[in-house]
Amino acid sequence: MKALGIGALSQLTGCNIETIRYYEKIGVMTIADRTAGGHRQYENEQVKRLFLIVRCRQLGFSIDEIRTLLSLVDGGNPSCSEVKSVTEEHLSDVQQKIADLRKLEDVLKKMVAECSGTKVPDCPIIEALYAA
Amino acid sequence: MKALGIGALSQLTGCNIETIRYYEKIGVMTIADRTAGGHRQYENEQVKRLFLIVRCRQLGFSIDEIRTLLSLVDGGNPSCSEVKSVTEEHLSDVQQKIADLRKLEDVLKKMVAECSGTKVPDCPIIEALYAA
DNA sequence: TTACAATCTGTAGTGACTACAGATGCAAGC
DNA sequence: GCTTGCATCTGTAGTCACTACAGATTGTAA
Repeated sequence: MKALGIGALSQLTGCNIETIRYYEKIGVMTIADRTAGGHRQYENEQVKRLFLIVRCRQLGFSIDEIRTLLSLVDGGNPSCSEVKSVTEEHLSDVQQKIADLRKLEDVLKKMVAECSGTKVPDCPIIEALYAA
Repeated sequence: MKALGIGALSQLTGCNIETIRYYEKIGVMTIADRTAGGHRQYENEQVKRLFLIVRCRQLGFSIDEIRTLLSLVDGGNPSCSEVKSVTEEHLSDVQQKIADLRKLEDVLKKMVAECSGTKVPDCPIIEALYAA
C-alpha cells in the first residue's frame, strides 16, 4: 500500500484538506511524513486514524472527547471500560439535547398554531416573544 | 418609569453586560442614551426589546433570524405572515436537528450495548468507530 | 473627600473549522 | 529539458455568538 497525498486522503475520507492540516496542527492527527519537497504523505495507519476522527465528528463527539478516545487507542491496548464511559457520557449529552430541543419544538409549534398569518394588529408570535 | 443602567438591565433580563454591549455593537439593540459621563441608560422600549432578543435566543433563533424578526417589528406594523414564516422555518430546522440527534442516539446506544466494558483485545466501540 | 463599585472602550480568546494570499512542488506533454 | 498548470505549502484572518480580560473613567454612599 503506497502513501497518499493530502488531496487523495481528503477524497477518500470526505474530510476537507484544510481540516486535515488543522487536525495535525491541534495534534489529533499525528505528524505526516513529507516528500523531499515538503508535501505530506499518509500511510495506512493515519488513514484509519482520520476515518475514526471523521466518524466521531459525525457522531457529534467534540475534539476534546476525540482526543480522549485517541489517547486510549494510542495507549496500545484500549481500555474498553474507559471508551465505554466516554461514549456513555456523550450519549447522555445527546439525549439532553434532544429533550431540550423537544421542549423548544413544543413552544414554537404552539406559537405557530396561534398565529393566523393574516395581518392583525397584534401578532401572537410577537406577543409570545415579548413575554419573558 | 425611570431609566436603567446596564447592570440593572442585565439583572432584569438575565442577559450578561458584555452581551448587551455586543448586541448594541452588532446593531440588534438600538443605541442607548448616555449620562453626562457616558454610562448607558435604558428606557422601557429597549428593555422590552432586549427581553425579546433574549427570549428568541432561548428558542434557538440565530442572530440573523432575530434581525429579521426585529426589522418586522420595527416596521411599525409587523406583518404576521412574515413573522409566522420565519418561525415556521426555524421550527423545521429544530425538527431536523431532533431527527439527526435521534439517529445519532441510536448509533451510540447500540455501540454502548455491544460493549461489555471489560478489557477485551478489540473494543467493539473502537471497531465501530474505525468502520467508516 | 475618599473609597469602592459600576461602567467605559478596545482587544483578544473560545471551538471547529473555512477562506484566502502568495510561494513553492510535482507530473505530464512537448 | 522545459514549460504548463494543478496540487500543496505556510501563515493569517474570518466565521458565530459570545466571553474575558486590561486599563481608564464615572457614579455614589459614608
